[in-house]
Amino acid sequence: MSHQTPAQLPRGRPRSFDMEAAVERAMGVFWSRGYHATALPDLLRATKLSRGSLYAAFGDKHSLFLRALDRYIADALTRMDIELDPRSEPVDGLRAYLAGYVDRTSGANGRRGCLLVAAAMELAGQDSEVSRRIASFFKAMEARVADTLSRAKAAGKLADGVEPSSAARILVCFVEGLRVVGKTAPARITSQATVDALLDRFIK
Amino acid sequence: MSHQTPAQLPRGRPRSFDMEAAVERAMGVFWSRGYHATALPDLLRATKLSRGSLYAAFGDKHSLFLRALDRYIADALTRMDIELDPRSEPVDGLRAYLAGYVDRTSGANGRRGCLLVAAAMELAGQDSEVSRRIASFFKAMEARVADTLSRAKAAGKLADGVEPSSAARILVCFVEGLRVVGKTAPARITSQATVDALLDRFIK
DNA sequence: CAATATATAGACCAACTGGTCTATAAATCG
DNA sequence: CGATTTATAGACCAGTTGGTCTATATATTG
Repeated sequence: MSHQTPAQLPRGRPRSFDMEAAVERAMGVFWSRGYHATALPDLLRATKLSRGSLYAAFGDKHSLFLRALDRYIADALTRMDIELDPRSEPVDGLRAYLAGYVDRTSGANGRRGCLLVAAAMELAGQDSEVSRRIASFFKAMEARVADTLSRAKAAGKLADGVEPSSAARILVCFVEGLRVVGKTAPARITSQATVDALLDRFIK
Repeated sequence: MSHQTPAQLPRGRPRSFDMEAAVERAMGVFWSRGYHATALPDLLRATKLSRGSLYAAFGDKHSLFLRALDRYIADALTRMDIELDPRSEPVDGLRAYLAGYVDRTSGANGRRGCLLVAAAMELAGQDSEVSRRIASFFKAMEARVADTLSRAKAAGKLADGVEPSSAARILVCFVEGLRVVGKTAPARITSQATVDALLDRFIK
């Protein structure tokens, strides 16, 4: 097209704060406290924005939450694309993927929980915007895992009778369940052993 | 001891409502809406109690929530004790147990979610009373599943190399993950197929 | 410079929060 | 009966909620 940049620069004082950094800070608050338990002053403190700036930039609490959730999801998918990179060994990828969950569900990380799972439980029932995003994330995660399992199967690394698509659904449920259990029982050794035992059932 | 019943009957007007029924109704509200999103008027409407009666009987919102959570947990354990009854076939028991989760994570049931998982994600990080109850529930569930798996193993019904205790942890994570995914993707056929595929890896 | 746009702090708002209290009716007892 | 206890409806409370608005400073443009 003819003009990628706006035809003329905006007139007045330019925005002087980093919107993405603000979303990231807000994400951190929602992540630690949940949606309803997060009050405006918490967000103002974390983002270091005034009420006016926050509302001008993001609209309202709910919109800001959606941006935080989108950011959280994008980060998760980016991470998976690295762990499950098609150019490396699929079984190594799966191990890395599961090791990440062991890490995120152990100790303090485990107690902090998962913004996405918390949003699913707290909001998905009543909030279709949230619901859509979560459903699409699970689909995307499942697709990546299924693809990796297919590559493992082609390489003869899967146990007999393992079907990539249903195994992928099993793994997705398992890791999300790890996040739930990790909220109150975040013992690293146990999680790691459980993950190893699970993988043992699927990998030759 | 000498006196199981109070030495003398109370003097005045007796309590005229059923406290357990009130707890159950309150449980229903917390279950559908979560803790923070449940307001006092919601609880008054559901229990059909006046503010005064509710506070006299239960203390405050948080105490009532704990009673509702206790009730929810007791129901779940009772159900498991039936499904995994030691007098019946362990493999049948496991199938019944998992079938129950398929049911509870499908369609409208799935969208409603799980009071316990919601409480874990919303409150466990900040509320030690809630946290204790949830941790102890997961332990109790895992013990029952592990016991059933041990019986299955003794009967030669487990696949080679399956160890009951780690397999029980896998199953617990899996079913809790089903509850999370079921919030937004509550397709019965899929859940059932996933459960079947999982059991296939563990049962001979 | 004037015009424009954005930043800030904080006053302000109606609505709602969980929780207490009062007044009064009803149900049980000796 | 009178004493006691619990029920109810609803007034009342201080604190918080998400959200708007005003006043003012500041940074950019032509």
